[in-house]
Amino acid sequence: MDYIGRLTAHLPAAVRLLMIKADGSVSIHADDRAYKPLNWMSPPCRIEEAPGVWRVVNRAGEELRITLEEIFHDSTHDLGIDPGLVKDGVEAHLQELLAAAPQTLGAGFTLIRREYPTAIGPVDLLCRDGTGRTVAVEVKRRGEIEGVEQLTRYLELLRRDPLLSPVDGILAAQEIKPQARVLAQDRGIRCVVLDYDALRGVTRDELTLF
Amino acid sequence: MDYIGRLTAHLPAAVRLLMIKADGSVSIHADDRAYKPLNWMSPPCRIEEAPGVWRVVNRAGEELRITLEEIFHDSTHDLGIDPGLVKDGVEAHLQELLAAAPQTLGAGFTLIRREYPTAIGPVDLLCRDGTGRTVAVEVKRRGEIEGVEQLTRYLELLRRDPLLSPVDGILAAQEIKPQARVLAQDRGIRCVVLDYDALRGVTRDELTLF
DNA sequence: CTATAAATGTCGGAG
DNA sequence: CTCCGACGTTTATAG
Repeated sequence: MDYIGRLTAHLPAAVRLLMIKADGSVSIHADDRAYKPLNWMSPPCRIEEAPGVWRVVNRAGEELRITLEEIFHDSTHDLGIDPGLVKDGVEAHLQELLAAAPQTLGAGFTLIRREYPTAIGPVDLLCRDGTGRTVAVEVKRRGEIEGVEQLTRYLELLRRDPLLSPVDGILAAQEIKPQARVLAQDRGIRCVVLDYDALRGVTRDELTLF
Repeated sequence: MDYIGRLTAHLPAAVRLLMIKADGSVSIHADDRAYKPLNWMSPPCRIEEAPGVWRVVNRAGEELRITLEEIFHDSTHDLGIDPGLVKDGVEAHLQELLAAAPQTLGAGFTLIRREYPTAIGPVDLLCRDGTGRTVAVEVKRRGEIEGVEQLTRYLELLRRDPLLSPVDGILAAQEIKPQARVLAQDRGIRCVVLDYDALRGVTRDELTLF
């Protein structure tokens, strides 16, 4: 196998699994590396078949060349359209739930807006606390150093706006890593640990009230 | 299929491809999404097989539960140990090329050293510009905000060294994202877009001269 | 289509 | 083992 594209890669001959999907993608698997193939071509792409040689190319001109020495097994199956995956507990859900129940962050908290825009990207939640101070909230599934850095950048920008300044910061996550907590404390950023199930319950109760 | 772990996910019944590798990993593929499975469990993990139900668990307590309704095809093959992949042309290459042709960054630029060590890690390139000022260069294939942050940390440290200070910063990448450019400008960091092929050409010419 | 941030990211290397 | 950065990141989403 040879790949010539964003990098060049070569794979010596060996017994491997080739998977060709209905979306046109091709992947070449060894018996390890979990689900990641040794090499692949993502759709949209096109397979040119010649005897013993496959050439897989995409629009960007990247190319996968596969030489078939021996076929031990070949099997084709119609899988149909997949009903799809339902995920729960990702960051977007947390943000929604928190936007619906900002008082989780502190007494008297109200939402100014979700995805408050700045020059370097949107702040997850912009709130006002019980005393009227502006609070920028970064929501994460897992609070790590990168989340603190992100919030720090937003705060720096937001604080330049005299209509918002002063601005406090909150990192809200289901789990906050010790290092992130230390860095946050050092920068005067408050950490709030979220309980997803409780939050979902609170929000449901809120909605049920009306 | 049900996954309970870092998130929860549910997959209704459908025809799918299950791949079980020698490393113990399990992946469940639909007929699209290139090489990424709908769900998976990475090694190390353990499969508990009961009639029609597989339970795949890992050490962290994450769990994949698979219900088998009907088996259309089942096939096992010994792939042996893979000779492995040879890659060429990734980011390390860019750094090499730039180290060989520092004038790409500006007239009169010379290299002090590659991988210049600091307390928080090595700076990709440390140079001197035409006027003798020190310049720290962060090399990336794609220049994003994280690259600007990384360089900012290095600059802060380097500027404390009276032998080096003052120190300028350059983010050099084949492609620089708009947001990264905004943040870099805000911090007085210069952005340089690299042309890989041209750089390779320049370096080849340089080498040919001697 | 581009730009951007999330991801069960994965993967490899250094400490 | 954890931390950290690269990845042909891939993927989904908003503009």
